[in-house]
Amino acid sequence: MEVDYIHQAELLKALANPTRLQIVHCLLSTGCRNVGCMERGTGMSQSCISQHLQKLKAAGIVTAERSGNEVYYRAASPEVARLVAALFQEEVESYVL
Amino acid sequence: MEVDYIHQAELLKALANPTRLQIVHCLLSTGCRNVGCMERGTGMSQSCISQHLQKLKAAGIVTAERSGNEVYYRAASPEVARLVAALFQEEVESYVL
DNA sequence: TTTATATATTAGGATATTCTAATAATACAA
DNA sequence: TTGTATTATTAGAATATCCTAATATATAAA
Repeated sequence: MEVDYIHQAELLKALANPTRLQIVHCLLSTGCRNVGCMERGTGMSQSCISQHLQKLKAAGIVTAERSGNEVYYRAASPEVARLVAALFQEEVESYVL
Repeated sequence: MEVDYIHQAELLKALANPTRLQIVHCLLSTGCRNVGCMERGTGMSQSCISQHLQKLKAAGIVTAERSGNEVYYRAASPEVARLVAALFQEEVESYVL
């Protein structure tokens, strides 16, 4: 029954921002994977998106993989997908992992 | 496909604090319903718990019902329960709604 | 009414978050 | 090398969050 509320709250906090939430949701629900795509989707600056992605990565929500001079991001785990699916009341099966 | 990221991020933000998360989890997983019980469970001050409860109420996460000079809090919806269950990887069926 | 118990509100300092602007780093192409 | 595209980092101002301390409110009991 021991639950780490501090750790789980940090996970939520990393998701608890409209831009970061949109980034992760797009990652899961569409093929949007690199910074440029996210810039266009959110209307935020490159620097801003990059900083948000570093936070998501630090929180273990996304992983990064460089390919040429682009970097491709993905959701880090099915647990993240299930959490996001519960939030938006969607089916995990509809997500691209 | 239109998603309100601002609204959903606010919901997450309201949950994204160790004390508030513990309050909501205890609400769902045990019979802990009033401020005094939460004070003992979290070790936080009465004022602090009360302020957190007002935030949770404002975010639509809990509801309050006065009975005598105590106030009983409950999770506001099954959606909240499903979100918390996904976070802790528990079964919603094990929760007390 | 007075007192006690339970909960809510307010004020304010310490700390954290979020954005923009500027700059750096990385990879590829000419 | 030089230039171009993509992504990362840093600095800093504006704003938000979180706690404590003090005070207020609500109900019940004496």
